[in-house]
Amino acid sequence: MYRTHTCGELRLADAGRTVTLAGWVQRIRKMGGMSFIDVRDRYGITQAVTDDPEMNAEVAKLGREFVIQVIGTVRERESKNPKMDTGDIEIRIEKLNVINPSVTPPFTIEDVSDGGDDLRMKYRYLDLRRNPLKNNLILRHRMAQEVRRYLDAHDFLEIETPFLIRSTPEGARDFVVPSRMNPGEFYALPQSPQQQKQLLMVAGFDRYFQIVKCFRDEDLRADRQPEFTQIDCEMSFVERDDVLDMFEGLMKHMFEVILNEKFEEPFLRMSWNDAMKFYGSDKPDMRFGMLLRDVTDLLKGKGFGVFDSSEYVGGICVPGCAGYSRKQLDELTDWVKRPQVGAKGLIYIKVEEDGNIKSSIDKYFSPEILREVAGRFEADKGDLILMMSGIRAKTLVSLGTLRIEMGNRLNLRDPHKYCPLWVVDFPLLEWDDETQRFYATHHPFTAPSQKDMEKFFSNDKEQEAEVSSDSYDFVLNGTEVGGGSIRIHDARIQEQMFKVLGFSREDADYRFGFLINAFKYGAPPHGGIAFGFDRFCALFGGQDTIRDFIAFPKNNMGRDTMDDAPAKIDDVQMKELYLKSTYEK
RNA sequence: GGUGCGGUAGUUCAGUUUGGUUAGAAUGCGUGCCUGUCACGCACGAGGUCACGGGUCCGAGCCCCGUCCGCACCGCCA
Repeated sequence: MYRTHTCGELRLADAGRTVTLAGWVQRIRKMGGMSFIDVRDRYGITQAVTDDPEMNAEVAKLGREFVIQVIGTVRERESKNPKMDTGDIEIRIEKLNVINPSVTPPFTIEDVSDGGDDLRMKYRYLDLRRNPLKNNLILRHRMAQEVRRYLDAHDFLEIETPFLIRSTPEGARDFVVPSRMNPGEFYALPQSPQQQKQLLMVAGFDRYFQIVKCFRDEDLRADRQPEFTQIDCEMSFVERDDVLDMFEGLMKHMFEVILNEKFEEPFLRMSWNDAMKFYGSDKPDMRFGMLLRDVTDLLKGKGFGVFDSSEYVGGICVPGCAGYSRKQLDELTDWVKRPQVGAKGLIYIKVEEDGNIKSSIDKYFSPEILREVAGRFEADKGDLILMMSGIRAKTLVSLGTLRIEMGNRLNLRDPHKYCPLWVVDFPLLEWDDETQRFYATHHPFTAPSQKDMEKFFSNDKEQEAEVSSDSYDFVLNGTEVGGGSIRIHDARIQEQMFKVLGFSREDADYRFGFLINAFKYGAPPHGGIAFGFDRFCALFGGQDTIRDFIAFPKNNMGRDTMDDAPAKIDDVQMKELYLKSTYEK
């Protein structure tokens, strides 16, 4: 038997027992006549001690991360360590076995490691020995279990769908798998099991879910991996609010069980239009105010050329920042002018502590007008109003980005405060100038809003652009955690959808024929949602990056630095797959 | 595809502004001392292709050009 106990469980009550522990050497402290070993496993750290000269010599041979076995007696410590769960006791070593030695690890295996991201990624199996990462994966496990418990209790069936499917070119790039038995043909890995789960609804499975890997061949970010995990769900015989209510329940369950946070009130529901108008984002961070205000009517047409030529003038009111120096404002102006934000410039109005108003545009506007603008922002003394102007849609987004930045600078984005939100009524369609056609904002099976059906069937581009959809996103602290929609189950609406998107019947059949065909056999009304499980875990763990909630993530370039995938395959494999050669970049 | 920041002991970084003798610190590692440590302490020691290639210069870790790699972001992500 390798061990009788784990390194996290022995307490004062166990004193006197003879035990066997097994684990990794966290640290050795040699004090001349006596030695201490901190033995670590998944469950904790227990101190082993000896003052025997022979045993001291044995201990001296150990190194960090050796796997050892300690047989000895539990005893009360002479000097206790209240910081450790096992800090009241220690093991007096009677026998010490080296199960497996270790080379010196390239970084310290401690809560705050000295290793950089790159190095820790390369030695991920060592990094995972550290508490922060270990605890993240434990959190992830608990969350997955709770999701299953809740959905199972609500009659959802977990059904697996295939990973090798047909490529559907709308949307993200597919990862592609060549078929050996079908020369020149390829599978795609699912970007999500969208069609399959809708087919499960046709099959009558009513309530389906799956915690499932999805694959998208797009550039990575701190919160985007090429393979990621979704909580994928679909329900039949539901309208939008049925879906929202069900999954609001799931979210509340998760908050309560995992974070001990109770939400008595229903989650806020906000239209996409309002989200853009007041937050400059389709995923507003509701942890702080600083709402966008439209002041076009007050400032346009008053003789200031920049505003007169703008579709929109608006801004945010930053509390307590009227004291910003010229240098700070210049720096902020440079910041918003970066291509990532894309603003032309930044105009400020300071409402100073004495009530005076100072502005970069006070040459052009009377104090009365500026005071009226400040009133629109409900600015208090000491506040700083930051404004931009330009094309409405673009300026709103730039202001939204600025709002988040100011929220960061003022520490208004506490990672342990949670403000959930449903954003609803997204536009059904997005016009793409380059290809001169509409794309589905969500996907081509999303149902148009009932109220916009007339516009949807108008065959008029301007009216079509205004159609909203029966879709929804679950937003938590400025992050899109989930999204879904009510699907089209009416063949007539689906046909119109393909028409609006510019697909011929042949196109549609080629891409989605199996789904269209299935819908002829009695498709129930249905809708669903999918949550980004990695992001969900990261948010519950109070962090921005999903990488530390995935056991073996990829780096910025989609590379696994541990096994160095992707890699070339040999000519035999290439030939079997009927692949000729790679294109050199 | 683009923008920004970075690459110097095993590791994390300083040194680059103003080019100049032998490139530093901390930590880790090794050796010795130390009987109550738990961020142990003290002493000594080893440890460097300054990412790579080219250029400027009497002289380059430092300046210039290119490449590679990492991170964050924009585009992209139905």
